[in-house]
Amino acid sequence: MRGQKTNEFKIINNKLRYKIPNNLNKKLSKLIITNIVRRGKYLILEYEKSNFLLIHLGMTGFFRLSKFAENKKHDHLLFRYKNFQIIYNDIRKFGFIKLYNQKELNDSKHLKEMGPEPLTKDFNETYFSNFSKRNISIKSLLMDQNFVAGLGNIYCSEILFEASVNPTRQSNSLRIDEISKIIKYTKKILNEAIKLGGTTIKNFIVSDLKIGYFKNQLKVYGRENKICKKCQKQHFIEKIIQNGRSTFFCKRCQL
DNA sequence: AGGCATGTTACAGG
DNA sequence: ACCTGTAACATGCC
Repeated sequence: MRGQKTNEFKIINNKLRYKIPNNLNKKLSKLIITNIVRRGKYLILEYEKSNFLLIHLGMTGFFRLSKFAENKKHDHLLFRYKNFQIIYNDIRKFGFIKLYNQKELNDSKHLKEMGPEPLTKDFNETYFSNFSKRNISIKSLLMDQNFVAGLGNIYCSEILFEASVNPTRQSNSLRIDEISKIIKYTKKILNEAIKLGGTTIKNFIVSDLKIGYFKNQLKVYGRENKICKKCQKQHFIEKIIQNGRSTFFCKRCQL
């Protein structure tokens, strides 16, 4: 899409978390996409003349490439280019697509307070210690996009398992060596997962697309009542609910 | 068969 | 101001 002009935006179903703006054609169809960037879990398409599409995939949003004009169940928006089309599909409608100019984008509630990217030097021990003095569990802290950008439910369980930190620990009770390990394994797990194309839990969602093979590397997520891969045969993985989200961990390995 | 869980976020209310 | 629970939705699994 980068460097190309979208010939037409066809809104198939505007109902997402927020309505898809109905002036996409008027505002963008003459303009070239100059750049495409990611920030946290957001995708940003940059157009000429200070126009930006801020996109979030929610739980089940995805894009597919199609050579033909086709219309499948849960399709929402079609970007038509000269020789192909890109279609946004979202089963649960938790994703969204918003149109902003530069200032609106930077001031938006979505990006304004967002924490550092986990794979940069900004996510370090000093930063962590200063911002973890809160009365919430370490699992909730890692999930907070304003603390660190981009971590989701699956990776938070995986990170704390590798770091040997109990997900129910209060974030303000962590020792520096524990903080160091959490940071180290955040970077390690993310890098590994990216290499393998991410994690696909329910592949029916993307049945005609490539799935994320990090699923095969998961050490705790989804392994309730199974034998812990670290302490081997001695303890079973437990599942608990924290802030409405499932967490998996080993009581023996994670203190 | 129906209740519950699923990769997220925003907001109401304590 | 901080924290938790819940709703938004469609689908698949016990």
